[in-house]
Amino acid sequence: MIKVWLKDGSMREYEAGTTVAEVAKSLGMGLYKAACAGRVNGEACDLRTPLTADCKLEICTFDDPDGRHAFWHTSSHILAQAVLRLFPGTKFAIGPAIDNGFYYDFDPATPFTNEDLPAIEAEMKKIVKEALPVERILVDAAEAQNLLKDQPYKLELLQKHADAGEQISLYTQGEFIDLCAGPHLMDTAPVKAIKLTSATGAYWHGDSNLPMLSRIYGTAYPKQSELDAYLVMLEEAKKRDHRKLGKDLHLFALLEEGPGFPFFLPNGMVLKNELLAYWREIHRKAGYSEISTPIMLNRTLWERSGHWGHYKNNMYTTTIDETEFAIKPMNCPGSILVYKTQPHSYRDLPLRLGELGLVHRHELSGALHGLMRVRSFTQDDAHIYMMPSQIKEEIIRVVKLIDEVYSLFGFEYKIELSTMPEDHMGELADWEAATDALRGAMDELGRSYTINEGDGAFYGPKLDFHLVDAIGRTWQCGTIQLDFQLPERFEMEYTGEDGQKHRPVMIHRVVFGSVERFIGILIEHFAGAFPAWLAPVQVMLVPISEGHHEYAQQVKARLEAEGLRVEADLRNEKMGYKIREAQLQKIPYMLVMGDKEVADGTVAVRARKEEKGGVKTVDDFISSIMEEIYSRSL
RNA sequence: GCUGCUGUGGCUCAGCUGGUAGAGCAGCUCACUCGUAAUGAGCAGGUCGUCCGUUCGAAUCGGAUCAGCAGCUCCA
Repeated sequence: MIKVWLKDGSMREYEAGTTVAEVAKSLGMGLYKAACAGRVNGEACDLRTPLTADCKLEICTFDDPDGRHAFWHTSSHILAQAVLRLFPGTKFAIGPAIDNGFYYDFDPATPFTNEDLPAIEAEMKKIVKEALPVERILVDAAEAQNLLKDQPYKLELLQKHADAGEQISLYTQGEFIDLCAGPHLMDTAPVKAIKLTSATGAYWHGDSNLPMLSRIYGTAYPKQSELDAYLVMLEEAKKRDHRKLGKDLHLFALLEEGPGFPFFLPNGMVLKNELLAYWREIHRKAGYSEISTPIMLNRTLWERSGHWGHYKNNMYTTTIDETEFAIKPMNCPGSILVYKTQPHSYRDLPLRLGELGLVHRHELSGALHGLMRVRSFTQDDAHIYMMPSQIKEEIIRVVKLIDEVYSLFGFEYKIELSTMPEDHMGELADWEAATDALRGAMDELGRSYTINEGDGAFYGPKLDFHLVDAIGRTWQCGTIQLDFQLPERFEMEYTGEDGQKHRPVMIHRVVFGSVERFIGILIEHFAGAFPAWLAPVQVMLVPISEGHHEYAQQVKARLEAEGLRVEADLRNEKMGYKIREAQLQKIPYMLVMGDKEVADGTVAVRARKEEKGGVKTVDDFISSIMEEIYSRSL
């Protein structure tokens, strides 16, 4: 007998070899039916896994991430089975569960399109109705190769395990068999509500040199109502899409004449300038100086920096008077040239040079996405030059600065540490020291982070800060990159306390990342209803009829004298109409004025936040909104 | 760049199997002078992304190209 401790802290005894599913059954049919996977001593496992020793066991249902994972994994097998039934001879590759559902990659005779999805979905529903038992079989490599002999992609995946002499885990349901480590549901019945969302292309092994497969994405839930709720949530999120709001609110435009080169409209420019003013304020306080360097520099410089060798296919180049030039894809070389305009003492360090630099990168056309992924953008860049002994403290200061900015907007974010890529410059020892410094700073701050092996810049490892957009995609914004290479390449120096020349270390860092991308994220985060300090128009005046226009003009002048962004709607329209329009433009404050207000010298405040509304004197309104703007409250 | 899809007035969209374009909103004009999400009437606005082809005739069919969308790859 073995002892099994359950989630609620209770302990039960079972015979050794009892499976997770059997334990679930002993705890009640309800739990057995809802069970999707198990977790033994914190490790996810299949429902079929036998328990062989004393352990802690959790039964994972759809509400648990591991259970949901198994549920979607089985869903992906149902998808593959349905495709094989409808399109016999289709080769299939891999089909994992992902954050919000699952996908499966196929190699069909003709690529799937969205028109194929309803039929496949209907076939999946049949398979669910058939309630096929899902079974796991363990065989040796030769037998697995025989079972999957018509599936070249599977054979390729299998080879690694075959070479290692491992047993091969296969799952079957009805006539369908797949190479798979699991975990899976006990049968296909629980996958009640299915929605296939899209059919797209995807490279085999994610490698653009390999053939493109046909990928079908989908999601599934135990209940139709849960699926419906998810789809409604997606629809709601779409309304926040910054591309739509950018158009509706006249913030920016992307035109055919400049693919990937955003135009900022007057409203968007107000937003951008407010952000930049805030950025300058906090950077001044944090001890940064601001510089500005040319947008185009000669080839010799880019060769020296290494960009010509490592980044050339992303750079816009041109020849002037027989000299080759490149438009800057990064600001660092310019900043280094500024550093080198005069000799430096250790007393100058750390030297923090900030630059709101416009960079251009020739991204692949298919990668462009609204303001999130563009070909020209403003980096809120800064380069910090310091002694090696100052590294950790500087990194900590930057992390704190980034946290301060993101907190101001109420963002949640994730941190990733990226290590040395294959295409890199410099010595292994330097890379290790730099990576250790980043890790050490994170540990000292007690921040959690994930590691991205081989994803660093070619000149150094980095910490990336990721923000989430309206539909759950994450975008890299802030980054802190440590660099021992460029100071070497540019032979940078400072004079130490000992009177000797020493080489500084540099940090590249951005907080917003790309000002454009950050604005895109802000638009979605606030659904276009910006806090008053950022709102392109802060106050809309709504006189009820023509007789109140003169008063409106007077109020407007008083608000403008305070520096507020005010507009008066003097059109010959009804009040309700003007209110509707101001509402759609998400203007934080409307001041309605009719006979009563004119007589009393007041305004009727209609605020986005109800508690800020009511009839007020103009002075009271001014002091309240000024306080809100000054504190940059949300 | 790759796979699939889309491209009609400023915006949102209609236009079936080919017979030389339609609506609502926005805009302009006029009337109404109005108390918290659309007052009414009238006017104006498009060579249907671009180029080539098929046809007596193309927004509708074919090809190329540009741009966009979803995804892959890449990245701030």
